[in-house]
Amino acid sequence: MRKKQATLKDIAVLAEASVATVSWVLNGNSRKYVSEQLRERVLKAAKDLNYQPNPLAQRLKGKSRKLLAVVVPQFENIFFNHIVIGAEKYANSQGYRLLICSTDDHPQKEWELVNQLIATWVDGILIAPTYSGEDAVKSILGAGIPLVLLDRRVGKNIDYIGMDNFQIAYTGTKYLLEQKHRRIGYIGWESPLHTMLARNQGFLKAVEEFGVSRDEIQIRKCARNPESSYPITKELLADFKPTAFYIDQNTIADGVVKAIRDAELRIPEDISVIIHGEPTWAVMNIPEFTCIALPDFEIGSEGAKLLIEKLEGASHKPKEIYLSGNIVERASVRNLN
Amino acid sequence: MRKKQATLKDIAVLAEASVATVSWVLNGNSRKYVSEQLRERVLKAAKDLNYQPNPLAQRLKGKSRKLLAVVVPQFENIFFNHIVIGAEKYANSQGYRLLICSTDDHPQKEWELVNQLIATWVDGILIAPTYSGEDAVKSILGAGIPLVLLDRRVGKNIDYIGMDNFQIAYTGTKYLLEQKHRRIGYIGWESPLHTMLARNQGFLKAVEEFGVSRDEIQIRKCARNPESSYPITKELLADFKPTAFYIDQNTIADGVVKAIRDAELRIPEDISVIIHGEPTWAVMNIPEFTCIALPDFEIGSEGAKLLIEKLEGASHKPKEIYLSGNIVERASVRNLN
DNA sequence: TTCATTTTGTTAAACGTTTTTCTGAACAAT
DNA sequence: ATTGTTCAGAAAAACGTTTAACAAAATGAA
Repeated sequence: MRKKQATLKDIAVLAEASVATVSWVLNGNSRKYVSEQLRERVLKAAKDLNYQPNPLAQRLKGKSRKLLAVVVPQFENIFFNHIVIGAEKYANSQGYRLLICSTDDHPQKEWELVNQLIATWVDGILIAPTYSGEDAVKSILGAGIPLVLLDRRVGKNIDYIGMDNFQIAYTGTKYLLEQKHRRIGYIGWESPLHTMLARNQGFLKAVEEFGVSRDEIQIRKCARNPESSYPITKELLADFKPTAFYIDQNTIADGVVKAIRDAELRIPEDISVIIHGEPTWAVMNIPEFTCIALPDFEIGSEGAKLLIEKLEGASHKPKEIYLSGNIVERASVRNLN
Repeated sequence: MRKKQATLKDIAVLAEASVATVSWVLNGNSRKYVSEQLRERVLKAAKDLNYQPNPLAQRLKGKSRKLLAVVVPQFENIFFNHIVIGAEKYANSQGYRLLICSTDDHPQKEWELVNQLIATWVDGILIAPTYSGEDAVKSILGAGIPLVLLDRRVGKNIDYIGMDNFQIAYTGTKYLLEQKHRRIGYIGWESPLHTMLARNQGFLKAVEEFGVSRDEIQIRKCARNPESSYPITKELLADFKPTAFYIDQNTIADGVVKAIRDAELRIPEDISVIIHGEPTWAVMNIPEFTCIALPDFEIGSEGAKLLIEKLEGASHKPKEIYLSGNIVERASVRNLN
């Protein structure tokens, strides 16, 4: 059974004061008059009893609990792992705790989770919603809980921190084109998320700008796992024979690489590869992979920052912030010039 | 500002009953008599108002909140990442939420964190303590909060789920020895943790059993990061010229591998490598690495299971459970027979 | 009929806080 | 002497629950 913690009442008895006065003294900030001696007595008693305020009772009376929640689709994915770490670091530095939950990208689980979170009376929520996360978001908003969207935008006029997927894909593709690659295979995650569509469009924009015809490129989609990217890569390799791949997800990159290896092609001599995001093995591979590093930690920390500002400060208009990525040039793209 | 949720009182008004009766009805389990009609009225009103009980008020009255905390040294480390995932999956399946915190292996941060967690009134704590985590653990125990230790044991008679590091290292080393390796370099994390000492001893036990003399092996320790393992590997390579490495941490393995590569040695032709734990790149490398897979997910899920049992069921004697690992034979160890 | 028991429901106290309101002083100004 | 102001502190209500204790019917047994 849980041991009893010292309460205001205990202090009041020990210091021979009323509960109210003890509360006044301990909360300091107020402008109530308390004599020096009594104040000291209370402070001493509180120390002697090792008093810790009960945050539940405080929250019941309307005080903030300094408890935030962050909801992501998966822990395993290094991208979201970094988001969580970024958010945790910043939140902790401000004295907030973080409740971390994963939805497995299941709208149903997301819905249940979010409602439990609302009932848990967290102070604010950071969420990377599923593709049909509108209901969950509405639910949060309906409960009047401050919210910041991470990575995935949903609805209008809601604070959002993400990245400029269009620009990032555009830049990455341009990099490939500048190395004179023309037959490019785009392998991506089949998903209705706007982030994925933006990557597609960024890719197409670059291709178009370089005057490459549509039958010199091929776009293929698969589920977000290596087992799924493997076969379509094999197909593409056999039928289309690209000189380079643009991979739009770190989670499918290993399937692509394995398929290339199994086809006994060398990277980058026979085929070049650039990855949108950085799998953990990017620098362990031979050759090291050229990637587009994403601002994952920043999405987390900036998200937490924005949320805490909302909680503590003057309310501002909803912001939508798009961070950019940058190409980390390594050795998996061959220059055909 | 947070919107008001429907309360028992609201239901009472709507259903024309007293707050107490509403509570009786909604908590069902009790043996109070309530007429069918009134029960229906209450249930309907609750539904109409979309009533959600306020867990803070419930907890204040002594009810469980179904909120657990898990404290790990780092999120980044795949080993702990998997522990967290395992714990989260099990806890969620039982309707519990998980508060996840990282200590960065700093005893000071751990201490503060744990005290905040106690004050937050979580129902139970899963913790992989730092090497000097005794105080933190005592603090939790002192507050009477159910606790399960993960991976790292501290104190006596406390529930613990970890693995048999001795046996695992023994088995892994034996594997090397059976492939006729004799000059073996052991590269490990310099830490006073019992888990690390056990790995050392398991290694030495196997070496001894095979009658290998102490100057045929070398043990080196470093900080838990690749930058630190890199130079000592280089040294060992130059001075000692081992035929195989036993690496006792996934987090230092990449430094070792890089050093081997930079010395222009091939794995496994020139030197063999076995890793205690599985870095994410183990199967992406050429050759794929032979590893000893650790029961990381299981530690998390079994830990959560044990904790929840303690919370809900009859109290049992403290258990200490040691899970075993298993060798995943891949291609980084050469057979010298 | 009378008393005990069962059924149905209400009152009120409690959990640990915060905060409004109230009660007295002490002191000064009229 | 009366009124007003400033200080110092306490009492009490409130947050949303749970639950022990009570009250009043309805039912049954003697």
